[in-house]
Amino acid sequence: MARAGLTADRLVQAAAELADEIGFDKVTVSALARRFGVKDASLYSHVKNAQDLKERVAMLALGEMADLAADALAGRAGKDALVAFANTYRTYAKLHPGRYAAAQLPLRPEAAEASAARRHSEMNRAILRGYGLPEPAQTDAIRMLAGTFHGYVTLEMAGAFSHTPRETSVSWSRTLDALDVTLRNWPPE
Amino acid sequence: MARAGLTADRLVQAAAELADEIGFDKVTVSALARRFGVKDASLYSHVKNAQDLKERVAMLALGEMADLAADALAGRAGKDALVAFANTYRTYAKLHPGRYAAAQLPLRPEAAEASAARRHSEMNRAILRGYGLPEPAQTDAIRMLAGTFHGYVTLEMAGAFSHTPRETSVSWSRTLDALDVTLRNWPPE
DNA sequence: ATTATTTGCCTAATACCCCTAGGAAATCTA
DNA sequence: TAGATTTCCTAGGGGTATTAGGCAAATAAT
Repeated sequence: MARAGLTADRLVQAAAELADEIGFDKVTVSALARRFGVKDASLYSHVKNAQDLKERVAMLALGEMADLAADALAGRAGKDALVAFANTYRTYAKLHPGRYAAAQLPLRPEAAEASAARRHSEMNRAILRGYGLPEPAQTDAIRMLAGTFHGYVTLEMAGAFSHTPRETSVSWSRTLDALDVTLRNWPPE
Repeated sequence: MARAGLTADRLVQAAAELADEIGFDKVTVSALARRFGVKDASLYSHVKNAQDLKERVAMLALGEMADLAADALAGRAGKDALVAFANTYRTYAKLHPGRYAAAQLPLRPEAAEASAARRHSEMNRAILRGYGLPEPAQTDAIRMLAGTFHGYVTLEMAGAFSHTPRETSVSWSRTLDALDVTLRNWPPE
């Protein structure tokens, strides 16, 4: 009997694809095993359990997003960088909704440490540097930025904006314009 | 044999409490049945299925938040209204994390119609009126507001801000200050 | 090339969870 | 109080997560 050639990496990769196809919450050990034409139990030699599998998908997504964002950021500064960075996330979410959802998974502290989370916040800070905000305003602004990007993309994907005719991409651009203005006029105190 | 006195409302109420205690994703028909000392099958006379139960919790949460927001908004305008409104959501999320998560559940169009979703966007618009933004800027601003509130609260709850010592409540206040500035200086075009 | 060893996948079994069908008892109605 | 209704139960089918233990295939050692 020929083997299926499973490895942890191939499982995670396939799970990520599955997530984009059917939704991250529907990614299950069984479904993944089915996709490989293999019994459920066979996956447990490569992956600790379902939680572990999901965390690995999350880390894959975080890494991919960090890579893309780093590329987008290269050679840009100021509003240019802000827009490029923001669009990276939004585009990734549209292209890979399952992976994006995975990236939202609350990671255990240890897993978070091993993830690309740090790179993300580094990049956030790099963008902010262009605006010359002193600490602690910088931290406040980073949190606002992260929240706005994430919230907008999440709500848009959930269809929360679909009741109003206005093109969501346009609102997104205006939101980025507004954020740029905000950062340039960050309130003192 | 005495009856447990189940009704759809009591089930939904209990499910909401359960969600706040153990997390919305862990709310299950079985767990709920256990809480009432009843067999799983008994719940199906009151609730169509697990999905239905979850949707009802979502609608309960949306309604509660709308009520609270409406109260908070009463008699306020401008930045005052903005802050009161935003704090309603954030406070609710902290007090009722499970319900807040439930409110994020993508509802089927029909369920969404019956929900308090419309009240929420009405209130968003009411706040914006104070800033005198013309359409379509108003729609763009609403989307930005909703995204920022939701994103910030979600990330904060997920612990995404806990690696930096700065108090998240302070960053939240500064974010609201910044939003106020943004709305007063909404970029033209 | 034959053993020995590791590794990959399987069978079997347990424990939950979701849900349907049909029955009996508690409660309401006439 | 007889009948109708509602509430909850038993039984049972199907899906997912996970562990334990076994055989066979790929790999390493002799």
